[in-house]
Amino acid sequence: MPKAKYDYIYRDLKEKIENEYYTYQEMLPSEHTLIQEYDCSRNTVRRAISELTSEGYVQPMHGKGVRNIYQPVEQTAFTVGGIESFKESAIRNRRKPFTQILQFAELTADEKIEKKTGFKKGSELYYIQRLRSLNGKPLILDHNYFLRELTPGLTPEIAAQSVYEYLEGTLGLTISTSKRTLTVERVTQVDEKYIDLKDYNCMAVITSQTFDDNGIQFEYTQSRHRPDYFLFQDVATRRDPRKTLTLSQSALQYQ
Amino acid sequence: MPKAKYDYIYRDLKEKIENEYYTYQEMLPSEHTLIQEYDCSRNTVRRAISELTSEGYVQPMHGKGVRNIYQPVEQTAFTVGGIESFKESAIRNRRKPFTQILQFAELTADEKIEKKTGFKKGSELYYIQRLRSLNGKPLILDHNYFLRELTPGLTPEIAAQSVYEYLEGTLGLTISTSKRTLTVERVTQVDEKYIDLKDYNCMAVITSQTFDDNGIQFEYTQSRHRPDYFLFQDVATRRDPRKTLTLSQSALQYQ
DNA sequence: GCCGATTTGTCCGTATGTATC
DNA sequence: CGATACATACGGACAAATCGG
Repeated sequence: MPKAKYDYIYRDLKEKIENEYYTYQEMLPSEHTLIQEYDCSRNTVRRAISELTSEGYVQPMHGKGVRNIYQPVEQTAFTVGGIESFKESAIRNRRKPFTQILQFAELTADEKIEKKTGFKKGSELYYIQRLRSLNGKPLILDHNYFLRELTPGLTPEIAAQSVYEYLEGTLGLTISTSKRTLTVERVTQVDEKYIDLKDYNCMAVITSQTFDDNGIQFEYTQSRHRPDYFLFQDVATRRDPRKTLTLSQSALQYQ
Repeated sequence: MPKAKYDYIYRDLKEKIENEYYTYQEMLPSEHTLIQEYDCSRNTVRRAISELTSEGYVQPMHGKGVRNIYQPVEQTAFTVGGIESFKESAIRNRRKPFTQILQFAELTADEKIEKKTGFKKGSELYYIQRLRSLNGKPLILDHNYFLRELTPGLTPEIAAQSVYEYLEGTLGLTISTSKRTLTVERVTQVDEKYIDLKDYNCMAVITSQTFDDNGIQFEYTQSRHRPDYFLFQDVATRRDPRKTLTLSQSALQYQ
């Protein structure tokens, strides 16, 4: 159970929205009402609502109320969410996960790897290559690099189950932030060898750097997805660019 | 200039981070110090930092401080940011934008359009098809649907410049939240006609629903990008799934 | 190992402003 | 105009993690 009050309220409201206790376009109870329901301060309610807003669940309207704008997506493809292990994603997408280890090695980062992964030259790393299947169909090819200093004791057996369970559960590592970039790349021979690509000649590729709660990067991963089973979701909020700072920023814009 | 204090602090710190006034892995000044620098309350500083955190700029560490974890991405591709007009993106990516109108029409949503765009059947819409070029090279094919009720007076001339400038500037519309999904799709004949795709047989496709500050959807857009010039960035933070609520949620998981 | 200083995390109460109705 | 609702900002209290002496 979440120990933070705002986190409890956040999860409770989110669950009510997802399960259509509040319907699309319906107003949530006012802050004042929520304060009484959850017996807490205004700030605490507002914090929960603020997180729901940043995830695109609700839209607060000045002077009016907070509107539910959550619409479930149709689950035909494999959706990518927050920082999730493959196993967690599979469960969320209601599919049966299976992992096949293709490679498991220990290596030391050279300059080429530093440039690619962000790990300093000389870092001791694990390199793992895995084929991920959902409901028996091979869909994703993962190339992982883990910093051995922060993830000691990794084995192929753990890699076949869940690395994140091991890191969080056994090692007590706290996973915090992941920066991801998404591109479309040509298929490689390895892709073609393991994944049935029909006539597609490209893959959806997510590369991610993941940090622990000390801001230290412990993972670099390239995840290559079969394009027709891939769906990535995102919510953006507008920051009016007309309100930029009048500092040195604009000077650097076109350096 | 931003009138909100927290917004000023947020933009100021962000600018200092981007311009490497604070270097990668360096600690930001403590909250206490920032309070004095900006002459404000602790909550105000914390709000600014919280937004930088959610954008992957910094990593707060309990009891230690706040670490800068921002690394600039190499700008070989066209990066997609928050809610931006094409023109804004082009400027941010230091490229010269050009727009060619392929179609401009008014239409009424039928069931097929409702299912696709989320606009109710019977809604009066503008439909615009545009080819977007950067530095003279055609790279993106946009299909826009705008709700006429909220975006009256759109013309091909406006569409050739910046629709967002018109909506925000002339109409006073406030653009709030955009839900986007990213997929990889096969090329269409229209794609091939206008965009030089080499031998790629797919496109990176962003579909987005955009809402105003009343939570009303006024835009649906499908943006088809040439894959080799496409790069999408994202930051995710971990919410430990082990801390889920013990409510009806789990019961619904596998309904 | 302990203790105090520092720093971030959570929570509260209040005041004021602004938009809506 | 007043009542309601969200937005911003302040100040204070206590907890939890970290660090240095």
